[in-house]
Amino acid sequence: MEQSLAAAMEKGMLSCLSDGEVAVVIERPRNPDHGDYACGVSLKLAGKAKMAPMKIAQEILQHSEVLSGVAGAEIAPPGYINFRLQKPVLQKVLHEIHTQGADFGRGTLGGGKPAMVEYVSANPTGDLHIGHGRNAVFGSCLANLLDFAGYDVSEEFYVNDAGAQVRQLGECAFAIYKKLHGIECGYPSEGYPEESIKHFVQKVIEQNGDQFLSLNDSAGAIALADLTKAVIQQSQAELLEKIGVKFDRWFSESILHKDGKVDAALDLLRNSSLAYESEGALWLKAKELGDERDRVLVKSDGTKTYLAADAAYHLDKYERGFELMINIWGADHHGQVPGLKAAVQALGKDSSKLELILTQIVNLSRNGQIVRMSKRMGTVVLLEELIEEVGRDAVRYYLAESSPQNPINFDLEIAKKSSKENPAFYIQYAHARCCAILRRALEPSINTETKSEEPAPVSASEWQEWFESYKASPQAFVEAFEEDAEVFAHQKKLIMQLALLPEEIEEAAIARQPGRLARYAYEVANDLQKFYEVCRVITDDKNVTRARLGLILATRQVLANALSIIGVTAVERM
RNA sequence: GCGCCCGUAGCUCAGUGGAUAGAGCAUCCGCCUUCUAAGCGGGUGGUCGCUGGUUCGAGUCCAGCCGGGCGCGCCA
Repeated sequence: MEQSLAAAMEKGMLSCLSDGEVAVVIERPRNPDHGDYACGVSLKLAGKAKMAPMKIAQEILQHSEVLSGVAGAEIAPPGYINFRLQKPVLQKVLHEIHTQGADFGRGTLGGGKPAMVEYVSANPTGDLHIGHGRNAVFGSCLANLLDFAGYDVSEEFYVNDAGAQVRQLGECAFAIYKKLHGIECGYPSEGYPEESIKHFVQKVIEQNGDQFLSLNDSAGAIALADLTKAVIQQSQAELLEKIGVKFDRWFSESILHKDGKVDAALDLLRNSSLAYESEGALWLKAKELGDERDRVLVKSDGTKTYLAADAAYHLDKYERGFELMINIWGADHHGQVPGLKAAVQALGKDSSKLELILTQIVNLSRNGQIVRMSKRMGTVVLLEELIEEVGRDAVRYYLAESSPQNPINFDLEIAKKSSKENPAFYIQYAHARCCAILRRALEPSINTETKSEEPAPVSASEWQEWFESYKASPQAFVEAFEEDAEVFAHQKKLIMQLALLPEEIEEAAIARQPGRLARYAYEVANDLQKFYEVCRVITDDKNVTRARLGLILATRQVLANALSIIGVTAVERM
């Protein structure tokens, strides 16, 4: 609809002004007095054409053809062209939703291009906290969104399982291992807090017993490093699955080293004239490529930096053919962005295919007190605790809803509430309400006065026919529309909202903001509630009931599709 | 000091250079014999951090301030 309106406007514009430089935008006015769709292109043209916007609007309208489905177009100050739609357009929307079902909203923006979202990528040295949770939810929502928008999406977790961190993990783990077996020993002074990894070492003992006790410290640390790392990774994966986050691949940094891919990338850089030796180290000329200063790739002791491995990892991504790569990082890593971009460029790759999205902190409030998360302060809130306290759906909703560049204030008390105050609940309630109406239509009921069983308003065979009719033709919905102006206004608002899903998905995908779908779902839920208040679905008139049930089912479908992107369960009953 | 992010109602936040800046919560007033009142309607509440600039038009773009967060290693 919007596209055909835009085309008509453009044609009208070109025929009278011959100016194709201004993009025609069709908007949806908030105020119902301004019609169903509006076009403000005259305002944009006023400056160039040196004409009054009102006059331009008139010219455009005169030169554009009348579209089917449009009941009328009028000009309103300061120069908008407002359109009113005919009822059949609404019927068509419902028909379309029913024919496309779970695919309603899917778009072709991505054109099937391979895209990769890399996120979480937490070190295998401890439990995931709420910050990882934010990245996990955001990343998985973005992946779902890009998939809906037509990309061929892969999701990857980069495991930093090489180098100093894992060595240190091994040292700490072996010390705890000995302690748990009653052997007195020292603990690495700069190590991870004992409490943060003790439960993992216990698991290692459950699986392997005391067989490593005879090893010396360095051999023990090596043995424990691998085992503990595996246990931690396993626990991270299980926890992430609890909130619906599943990766196509856990990409191991150590395998990158083992396969010689880091050395290969370093060789490329060495030969690229964008790297140089100085003070016994190998440097990347990052400053020439937009960074604040140059960066070390190989330290003077011969070991490779994190950046060297990351460069190799990203080279590998490019070689796998991804045309869009999005990394989700915590904002505390933003200083590394220019370095990685520089490395990618130095490797001869198009760095515009690599996007970095930085997520801000999550603040938790509990009993009115803001709990700041900080490893040093020892007030880290674990993702597991959060999921346990408020539930998977609330966690997903609250971490999905916000834009990444804004900090999140996660109120535990609100997230647990069963009321409109809690949007996660409210949306699910709307979906459940749709399901409830359908159940009511198909199930026999008990009359409270006579205690006798009354037959279901709609029989199973009838329902089968109706369900087919929704997909067969827009005609099935003709009777949905009440003559009553107030009821019709609510129906229309709801249907116009449902029709927005495809556009909402495309815009959210372009902006890389899956959170918009959360807000959109809330709007749909709100419009459903308002419609529900003024209009009965199940009536004595079969044709009316059939048409309105179709509207309810379409609403349920749209809610379910939007919820599937943000990964919140579409519950049938509450 | 330099770099990045943020500043919109009492609170939590939306807001693609365009119509009277919007929601929810809180607060106040209404609405249950009918499919879920776990809900719906209405009222109160704004110098869009400040000052300039660009523009026919700025919450939105630019510059400078103020306030908050984060980062500035041959750590990862």
